[in-house]
Amino acid sequence: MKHIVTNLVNQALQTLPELAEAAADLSLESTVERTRDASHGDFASNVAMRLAKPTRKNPREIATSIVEALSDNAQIVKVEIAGPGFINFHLNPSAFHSELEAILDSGTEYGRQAKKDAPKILLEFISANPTGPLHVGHGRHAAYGASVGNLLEAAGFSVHREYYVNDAGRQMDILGTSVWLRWLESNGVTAPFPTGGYRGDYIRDIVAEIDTASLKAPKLAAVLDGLPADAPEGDADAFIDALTARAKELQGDEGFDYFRQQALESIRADIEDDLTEFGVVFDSWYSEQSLTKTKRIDDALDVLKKRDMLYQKDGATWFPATRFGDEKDRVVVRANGVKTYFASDIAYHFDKRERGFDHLIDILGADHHGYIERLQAGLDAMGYQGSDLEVELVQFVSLYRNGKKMQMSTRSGQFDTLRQLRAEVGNDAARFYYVMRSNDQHLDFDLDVATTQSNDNPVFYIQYAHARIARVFRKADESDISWNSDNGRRKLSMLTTNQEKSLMSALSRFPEIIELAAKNRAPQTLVHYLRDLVSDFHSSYSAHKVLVDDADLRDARLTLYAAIKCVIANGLGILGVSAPEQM
RNA sequence: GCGCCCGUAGCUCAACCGGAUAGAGCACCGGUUUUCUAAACCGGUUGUUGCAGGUUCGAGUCCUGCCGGGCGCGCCA
Repeated sequence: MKHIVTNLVNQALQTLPELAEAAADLSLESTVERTRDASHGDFASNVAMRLAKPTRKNPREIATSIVEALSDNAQIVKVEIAGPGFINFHLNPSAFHSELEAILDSGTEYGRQAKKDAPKILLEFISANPTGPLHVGHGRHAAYGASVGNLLEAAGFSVHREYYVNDAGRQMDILGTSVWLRWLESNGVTAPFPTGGYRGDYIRDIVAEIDTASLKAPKLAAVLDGLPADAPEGDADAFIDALTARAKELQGDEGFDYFRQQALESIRADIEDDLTEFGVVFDSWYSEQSLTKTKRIDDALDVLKKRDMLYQKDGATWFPATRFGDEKDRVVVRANGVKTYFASDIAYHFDKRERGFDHLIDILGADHHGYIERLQAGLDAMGYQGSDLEVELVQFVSLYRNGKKMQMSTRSGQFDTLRQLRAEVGNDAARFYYVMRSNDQHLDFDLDVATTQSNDNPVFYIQYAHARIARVFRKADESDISWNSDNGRRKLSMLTTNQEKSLMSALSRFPEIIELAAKNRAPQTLVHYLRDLVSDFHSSYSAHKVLVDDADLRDARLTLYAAIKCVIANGLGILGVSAPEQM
């Protein structure tokens, strides 16, 4: 709807060469906004003020010449200049009526932009290590990533959702060792459990799942003989690494791999199930192990080498990240020959671009912010652009129960899992609460509020509006006064109350909200919009009965309600929240 | 010490590449239902946007310094 005004202003500018020239590097789209105050009309443009400086003219004079150059348009009833030089546009009510019809005609497609060919976006999120179930912090990444993905798609972009499975490296060995130790226990070989191991109950569950019939447990002495001390006397890392070496020795590399891979796949599958239940679905699960197997890390390092982007120092291989603005150079191959995590990540992000994705979005925990520059440096060095990679940081989640902050730690087993949270507050409330706050704000997730079924709980407030409208339509059917949609469309000019006008304006804004929220990767913009829309609805509902005797007015109001219901459902859909027909 | 993020009403948070009088919800007080779901609505109270400067027609938003909170600064992942 905004384009009506934008186009009009643009046409006017074209007839004013001097202004058009000054406005050339100005995005006209950004000069037109919804007004905050209804007395200022429906849309306002600040273009005259923006052009004041480059043209060295008085903003009100510029505004006057633009207004005089505006062509007549049936959809605009009044244009006025206000304040320091705003141009305010009052739209013809028929423009809003047309928009209502567009909502009903488009249905679930309303608010969605036409598909764009480019850029193709790769959206990577969560990517939690497969060392245990997802906890509530990952839940925020899941809800945020999924909503941003939906928003981008609604805005017309092609989005590929990917989960990077960190299934290589030391953490996986520790996982394998943890499972191995629990398996020994189940065979009566009880070694002290290492401080650095994964001690959650799910490790025992994995042992119960896997087939170990053909395996023979070693003696306790063979397991413990000659190991260094564990913390607190000794070093926890050294101890668990020694234990891992011992496990490989006693079970053979293949035997140990069996424990590790079984554990890994069991946990990965559990994470996928958990996310599927949460409505978060990925297009691909990308294995870090596969990067090594297919030599893509070596290939990436070769590319760097050919481009003269590697050097040797102190026995290690370094990447000169400082040449691309990073604060220090980074090791890619350690002196002991082992490639670093950073080497995999360079290869992984290189591979993303090689697979044909133009724009890469990584959703990472706030503790990874120091990592952004080196990843971008990697892309630059590989012949792409650092700016191809965009990183959205998600701040931490604190869980509150009975007003008390809860502690979370995967390693200690004292965590609260996403699954537990979903069971307690439900998927809808969880999806909604996770994205209610800006991703760069810390989130206090209050379990007591999320489980409250009252107006304290905004997710219920919005869902209730949808159910309320559904109820009105059911009531109409029961009372034999079913909605005549064609008649309703013809009688929309009967919608004249302040609440109805406000609702029509809010509904017409939905596509703009989608676009804005997608651009800013900000689902909370949509959350606030829905809350405002629904507040207007509840207000109107209380003030004016819908199922009135006057069939024309009734049909007109039902037409408005059908449009509201549609927009609520579309908006909630993007957030991954259900829109119930009854509650 | 260096770097990044944050600081808005009593609380939790909004505020569309800088725009008109900084907005919601909660909390608190009072009211509304023989009528489509009261999980709702209506009315009332709330600000030195952490502090101090600067940029300009205009700053919560941009710049500088300071204060406070979070996170990061490995040949860990």
